[in-house]
Amino acid sequence: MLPTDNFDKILPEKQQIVLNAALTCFGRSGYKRTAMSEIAIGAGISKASLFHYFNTKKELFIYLYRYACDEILAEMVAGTEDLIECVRLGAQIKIRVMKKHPGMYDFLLSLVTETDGALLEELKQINNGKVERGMALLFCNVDWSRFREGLDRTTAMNLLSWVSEGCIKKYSATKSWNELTAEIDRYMGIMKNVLYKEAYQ
Amino acid sequence: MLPTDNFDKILPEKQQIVLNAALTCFGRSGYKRTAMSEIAIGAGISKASLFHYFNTKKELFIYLYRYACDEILAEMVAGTEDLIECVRLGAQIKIRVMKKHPGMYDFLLSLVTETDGALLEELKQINNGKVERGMALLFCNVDWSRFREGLDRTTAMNLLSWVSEGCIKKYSATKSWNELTAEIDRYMGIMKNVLYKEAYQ
DNA sequence: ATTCGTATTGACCGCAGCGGTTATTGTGGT
DNA sequence: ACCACAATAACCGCTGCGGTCAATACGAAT
Repeated sequence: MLPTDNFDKILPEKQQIVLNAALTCFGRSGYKRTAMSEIAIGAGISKASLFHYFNTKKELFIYLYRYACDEILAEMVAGTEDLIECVRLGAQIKIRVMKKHPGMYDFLLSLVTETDGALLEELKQINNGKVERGMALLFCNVDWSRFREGLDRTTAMNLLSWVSEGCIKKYSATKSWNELTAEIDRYMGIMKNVLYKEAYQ
Repeated sequence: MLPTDNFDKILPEKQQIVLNAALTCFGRSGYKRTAMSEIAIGAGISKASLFHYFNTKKELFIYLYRYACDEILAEMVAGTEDLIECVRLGAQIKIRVMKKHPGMYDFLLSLVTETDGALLEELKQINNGKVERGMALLFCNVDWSRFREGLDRTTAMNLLSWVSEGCIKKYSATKSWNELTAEIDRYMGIMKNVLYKEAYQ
């Protein structure tokens, strides 16, 4: 019997509920500080059921990570020559992921501050740089000569990602995704004036 | 005997060490999830000493909040007509506070996600809107007509605060405050081109 | 050197809440 | 009526918490 055999057998809708509850809890509090009972309550099942699906807490966490990487990679696309377009694409990817899995984005972000060394080692073996390579794909075609004189790549990238992230953070609580998409487009339009030479605006 | 009589009597330098350790821990993990032993280790004292200074965990937390509000209010100044100048001023206030108390900023930020209702009630009574009024003071003189046509107040304010926050977050880990100040000035200069009418650049 | 007041702490306590188990109880198919 | 299995309430040993206290370390006064 495979480790997560019991989980694979239950209804897909229920799987999503459990996964989303787990992503939310782990994303909010990290690995150690999240209690299995908390996840169970969030998913509307008993703690015993949760342990029936996943034999240990660590097994669930690893499963989540593998799942999250797969979902993100499935959304990845190649970027264009237009950096602002790429940032917008990146934001849309995040939005699609958040629509399906509220909490997955925070879950992945929380890994940055994860302190359990042994756990991180296991995660590294699973991902093996795949997501990073996917991200690079988004920005590999950018034509950096479109920027105004004196504006270096790092500065431009920082500005765009801060604005994009700020926008997402502001709207992700409301979950009105269409509004968020429109707002990002609007803000990116403004940034285009600041960053690009007139010929490319 | 006053609640924090024992703490008031120790050397000010030691006070700062204890306060900074407590701010850092509470800011990172929130009220409930922070252990008094963790703070004690961070301050290089025994847990028993910490309980000698502050009778209970809650008493320490309340003391910290009162202290943080006082420190922030002491730094507050009135703003000018120039919004970008005001944002820069605000950033400088934050930097001064962070220089003296690494962790105080995160401590205050963490209150947003605090869940203990009874605790929040007590805090509200202490602050009583004083900090909010101080913040309003920073922006009460802004001349909003300096912005380009079609750029509303909220959009401008969002852009500037996202950039300012992004910059602070990026550099606050390094603690090279002079560099951070220079970077904020640089980014604000760029934003001036985007947001202001040419006459005000 | 001895005393004494106090700052400091190691060791401890009762308890809450954790990860994980198990015996029991539904429940749908035949 | 039976069975196979999904689901859970109740439980277990243990860790780590907030908080206590008796013992110690230490500086000042004599």
